[in-house]
Amino acid sequence: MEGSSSIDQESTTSDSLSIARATSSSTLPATKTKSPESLCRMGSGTSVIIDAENGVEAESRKLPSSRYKGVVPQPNGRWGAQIYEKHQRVWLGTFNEENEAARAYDVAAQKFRGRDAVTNFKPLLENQESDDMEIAFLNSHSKAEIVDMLRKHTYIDELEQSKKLYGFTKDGMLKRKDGLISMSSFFGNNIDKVNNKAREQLFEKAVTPSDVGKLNRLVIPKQHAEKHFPLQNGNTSKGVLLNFEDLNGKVWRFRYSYWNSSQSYVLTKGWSRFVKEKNLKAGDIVSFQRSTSGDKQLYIDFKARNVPPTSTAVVTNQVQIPQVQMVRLFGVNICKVPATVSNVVVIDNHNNNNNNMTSCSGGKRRMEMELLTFESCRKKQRVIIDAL
DNA sequence: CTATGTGTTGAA
DNA sequence: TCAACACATAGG
Repeated sequence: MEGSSSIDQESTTSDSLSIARATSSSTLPATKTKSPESLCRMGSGTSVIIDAENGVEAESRKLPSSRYKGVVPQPNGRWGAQIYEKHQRVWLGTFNEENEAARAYDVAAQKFRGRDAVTNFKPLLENQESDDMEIAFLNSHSKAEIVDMLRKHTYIDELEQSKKLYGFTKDGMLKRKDGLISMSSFFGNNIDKVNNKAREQLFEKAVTPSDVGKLNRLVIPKQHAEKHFPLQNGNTSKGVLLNFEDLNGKVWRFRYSYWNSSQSYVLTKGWSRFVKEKNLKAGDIVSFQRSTSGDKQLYIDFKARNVPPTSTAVVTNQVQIPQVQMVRLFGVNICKVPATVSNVVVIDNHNNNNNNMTSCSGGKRRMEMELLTFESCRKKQRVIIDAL
């Protein structure tokens, strides 16, 4: 699906090639000029393809292993890219060409492990400008965003677009050429992204029971839909995919379309997942924002129905732990510890850790673990509220 | 139905 | 950390 053009580059950006050469994907066992690498890999595996000068190719329904790091074969002949971090695999997508997957890995490696990362191609050739641009680009996006771009095969495009739009200054800052906006510190993690990036509030909606029910869709009030998410005629029926980033840096992708039957605009595919993960309940408020800068990044967040009863002694019939009130205000978890330490307000900064893995479909475990404490805390709070 | 990418394992 | 492998399941 898709792909092609984009990542295929490795030539577009001036040099960069070097090692890349040779490649030409698949097959070339015979002429193994490259020597060392060819016979590597197959790790735990087994059989391997007994090279075989001639066509015999040793059968073995084993998939052909890749000579590239982070690249794994897919049953359909395509190639997957993955990188590991914190004992977890981060899937980088699937690609038609082995070297595309390898490039995707390289990009991720740069993002995840820094410039010294071992990569398939780029030894980070000092191509100055262009390379600096890419580094700046990587630094100005969260890991989740980069991963998402890789999976969608839009990394190259976005990088190129960024190069056009931004200038690069030696102090490691990305700066718009028009001088209007400047952000993203060099090694800036997404604190920048998450907290500092200028964004405008588009609208909010208190979700209805059906919005969080089994219909798996969110109705967007027509006025807001037409104002902020206009659909081109051709797309009304089929809809479009919109990416929204939450305050954890996680990117949520929803199908957005217009339903003639109900004459309403809706978010469909992907929405139920959001509801589930955020534990949205009827009455909760979802908020949509958009970056005011050039990228027009969309954001989504939510807040619980009504702010938990602050003053009124929260029912603690259950001898719970010290009653800690937790309010999640658009991504920032705020704990208010009643007595003891008087009014200490703790702001949860867990989302400043530059991580934010997990993209749409899976791998949520890790995120869940990280958020567990706070989420569970919040849920407990909600339970209490609902019990009232 | 197929392709994706997750669960899992053994090796390093 | 890593890739191999099996296969659940997302997605069309």
